[in-house]
Amino acid sequence: MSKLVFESTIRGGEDVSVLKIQREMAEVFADLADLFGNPASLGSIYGLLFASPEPLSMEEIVERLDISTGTASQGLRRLVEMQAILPQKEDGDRVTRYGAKLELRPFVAMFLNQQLLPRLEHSSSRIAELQSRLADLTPPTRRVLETRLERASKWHHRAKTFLPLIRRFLG
Amino acid sequence: MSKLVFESTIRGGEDVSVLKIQREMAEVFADLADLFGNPASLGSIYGLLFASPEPLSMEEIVERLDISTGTASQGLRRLVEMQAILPQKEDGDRVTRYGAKLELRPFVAMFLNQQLLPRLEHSSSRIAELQSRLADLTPPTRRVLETRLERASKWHHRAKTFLPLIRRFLG
DNA sequence: AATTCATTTCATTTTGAATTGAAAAACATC
DNA sequence: GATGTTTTTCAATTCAAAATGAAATGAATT
Repeated sequence: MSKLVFESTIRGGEDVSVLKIQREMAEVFADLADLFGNPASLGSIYGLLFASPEPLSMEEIVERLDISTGTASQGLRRLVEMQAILPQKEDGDRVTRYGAKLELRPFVAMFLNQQLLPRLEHSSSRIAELQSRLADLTPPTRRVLETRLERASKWHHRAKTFLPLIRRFLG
Repeated sequence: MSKLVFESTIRGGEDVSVLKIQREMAEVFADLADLFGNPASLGSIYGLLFASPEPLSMEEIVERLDISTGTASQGLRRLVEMQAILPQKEDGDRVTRYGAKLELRPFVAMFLNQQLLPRLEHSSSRIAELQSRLADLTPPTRRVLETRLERASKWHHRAKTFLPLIRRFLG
């Protein structure tokens, strides 16, 4: 029995159960990434690093997740950009290793600032532009659309004032 | 000049500027739908109805948005399901006509209840399951993963307690 | 400066979600 | 119940986004 534990525990300096957990965390984060409109591979990589006590090299990531070097390279780049992971090159080290930052903030900020806000701004201004064109319309239609566009405009305003709140709460 | 206004105003009982505005509202809502992981066509349809004083038949929707009957049929079904639009069949009427409901709530509720919550629940429980497996691990690794999974678990908890707040604020 | 290994780039391929459209079904009308 | 019309269904297609992997680049080492 202790033999069994031993066998299932050590494998190339790594614990087999840890590898399983890491792969599952990769899946969990892949789902979450997808939920927020990001490629699942981004999530996988982050999840793996999140569940890895030591930082990992790209090669290790590639083999543990069974993804291509291209996907890994681009995914790592984006994660570094969004400050979700930290690249670290020890002095005598040939490779760069990546460690997960453990805060939510990068993700929340990324989602709010890069996805939500710009698109809300955009549709906001399109609606405003449409409102300025209502004057041309015949009265009965005009009145209906005035109230409706006004309503849509208020939604946007509310949503935008709500964003900082989310950031403060989750970030 | 009044001739110009007249010409650009009446066309088959409909105002040409209204059609343009409707098409643009369809685009605006298509973007928003996409943002929340829904097919853009859903948004288009809703946007058109939102900007239409009178309810529209499927046929009218198909031709104004230039989409297929299949897309229209399925999109209408989903919008009715999520209570974003209202089907109405007048007594002497051959076709069903659809009118937009003007509240945000259906969308917010749909997104929160059908997309966010279930997936948060799912990853939550996967993480909980992983936590129960940590006991097998060798101590140093175990301690690290304990704190990290605990952290991920707290994120989920926070996010879940946050949802009702969003609903109340936007819904 | 030549070699080796890590990383990036990017043209191609894969994948999967959304859309199409034709056929079937449902529905209304005579 | 036969006819004409609207709506649904679903196999096939389309298409954009993601993934691949081989070649180019870059960096360290001898």
